[in-house]
Amino acid sequence: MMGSIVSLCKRRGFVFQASDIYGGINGFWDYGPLGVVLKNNIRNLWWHDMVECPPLDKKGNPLRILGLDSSIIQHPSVWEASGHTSSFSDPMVDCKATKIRYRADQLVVYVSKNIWNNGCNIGVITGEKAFAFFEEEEEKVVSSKIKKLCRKNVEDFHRVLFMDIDLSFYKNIVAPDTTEVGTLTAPKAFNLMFETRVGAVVDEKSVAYLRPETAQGIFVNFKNVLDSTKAKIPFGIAQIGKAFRNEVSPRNFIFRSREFEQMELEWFCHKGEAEVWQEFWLEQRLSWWKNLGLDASRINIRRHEQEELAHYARGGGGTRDIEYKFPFSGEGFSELEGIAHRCDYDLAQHQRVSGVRQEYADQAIGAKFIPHVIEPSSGLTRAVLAVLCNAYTEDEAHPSGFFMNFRPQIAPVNVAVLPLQLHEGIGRLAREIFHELRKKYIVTYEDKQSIGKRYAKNDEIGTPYCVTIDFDSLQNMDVTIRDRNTMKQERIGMAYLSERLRGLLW
RNA sequence: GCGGGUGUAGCUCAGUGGUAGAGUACAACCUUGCCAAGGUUGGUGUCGAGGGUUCGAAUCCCUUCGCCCGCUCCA
Repeated sequence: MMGSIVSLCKRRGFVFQASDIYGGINGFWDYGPLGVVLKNNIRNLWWHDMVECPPLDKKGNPLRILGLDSSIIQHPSVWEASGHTSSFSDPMVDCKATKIRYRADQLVVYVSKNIWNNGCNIGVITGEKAFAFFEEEEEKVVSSKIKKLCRKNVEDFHRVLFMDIDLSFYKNIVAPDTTEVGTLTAPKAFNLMFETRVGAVVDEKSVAYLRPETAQGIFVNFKNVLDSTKAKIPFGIAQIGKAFRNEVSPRNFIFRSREFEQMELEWFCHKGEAEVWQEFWLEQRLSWWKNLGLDASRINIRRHEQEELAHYARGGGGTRDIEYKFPFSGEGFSELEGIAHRCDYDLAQHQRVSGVRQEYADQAIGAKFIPHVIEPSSGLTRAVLAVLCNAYTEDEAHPSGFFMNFRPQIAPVNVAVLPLQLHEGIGRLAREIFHELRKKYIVTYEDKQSIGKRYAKNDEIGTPYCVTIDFDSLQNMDVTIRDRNTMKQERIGMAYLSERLRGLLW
């Protein structure tokens, strides 16, 4: 089924492989004529429901949420404060036997002097063993293991940094927690941030990063927004934008890509109210996803285990994921949105690193404090994929064998205007209707091919309604509206058409 | 990153060393007129890319890129 969706996306112009004519580039995707509209529609729905018309609080008053569009490239210190730079710049090696992962810069290797003095190439040929340990391992442990495994004294070995060992020699190395050689993988750099340079002069100071999440753009603007809007806690700042992660293995079509789009809200509140707000947002967001058209039966809520929580979420109310059952999810579900309690981690970090106070002065209680944050963070591009997967409906009654059951509000085409045949009078009337409707809806006009093929095509791209003009239309000034899902047609006077469509579409 | 599979027309795919194929789609015309209708004609290819073997490569070998599946990873 996933294959059918990917194929449909290419054939009809939803999603293309990026740089297709050059063989593609792994983890990047382009949105075609229909895809960009679908994505925009979903984005607009989120923005409308979160910023323009946010939910009501328990007293019935609208929440205050302010919009933001921050820069993709920020000062490098932003990522140091957030923890992105340090936690992901370390090369890691895996032990294939024990599945234990080591930081390559924390390992040392004992290499026989005989080999080391002649360059490791000799070792590669003779197969002589070397031994890796944590750099802080006790000497007793080192010498006894070496003695046990090759009956030599530790004095016969050079202590070498693992990072200085040539990759070709890895097959001779006994990993710290095994007695066999050759179980270590090549070091993998785990910095998921894309690096770039700012300015004409290339030196160490010019290094900058494409943002790996949009959230930090909100945190570093917390004071700006607060000062310029006089917002009072609790309030939120929302942002939609691109983020970039140099994923180890992009997978599953657009689900995990290296360039993607996030829709994030940072909700600032009192520490004591954080857990209540987290529950509130979980409910709100759940109903938003259902309103998007996703089947409730395919949605799941998952609470993160304590040990898998991100550094910023430990100690708070934890993180809840809203998950969706994609075709590739197997028995499980895959993440659409995380609703994390980030505590005061981010603002406190930025206050510490920048030296600029990030406190909120609450005059009601006469106290200054750094607010806690509830973050509903979802993937727009994942939303597109979920909508595509959820809409794909097989049905033999339809001429195409399936149809895309988009909610009419987010369908890339609202209405197709179809003259039944190439006839001057019908064509003229159909074009009049087309010109009238296109002022209000996303409308296409199609007069090529048989009517059956046009219906089939519109089923495939998920057009909810087809307006057909036939010979009777010329006399009665009426048209038929065909419902995509039921394929049933309703005859309606032209004068009521726009009104009727409004009722159907909104 | 590891293992397996795969890449041929816009799409779905056939093609095991000897002229590049089918269906569908597309364009034109005829016929028809409400759920992928029929007929005639026509255009369509860096056979993923690069290199090698060969008189000759879509086909065999090497390298590489993309995609799919399973691990791994996913602050």
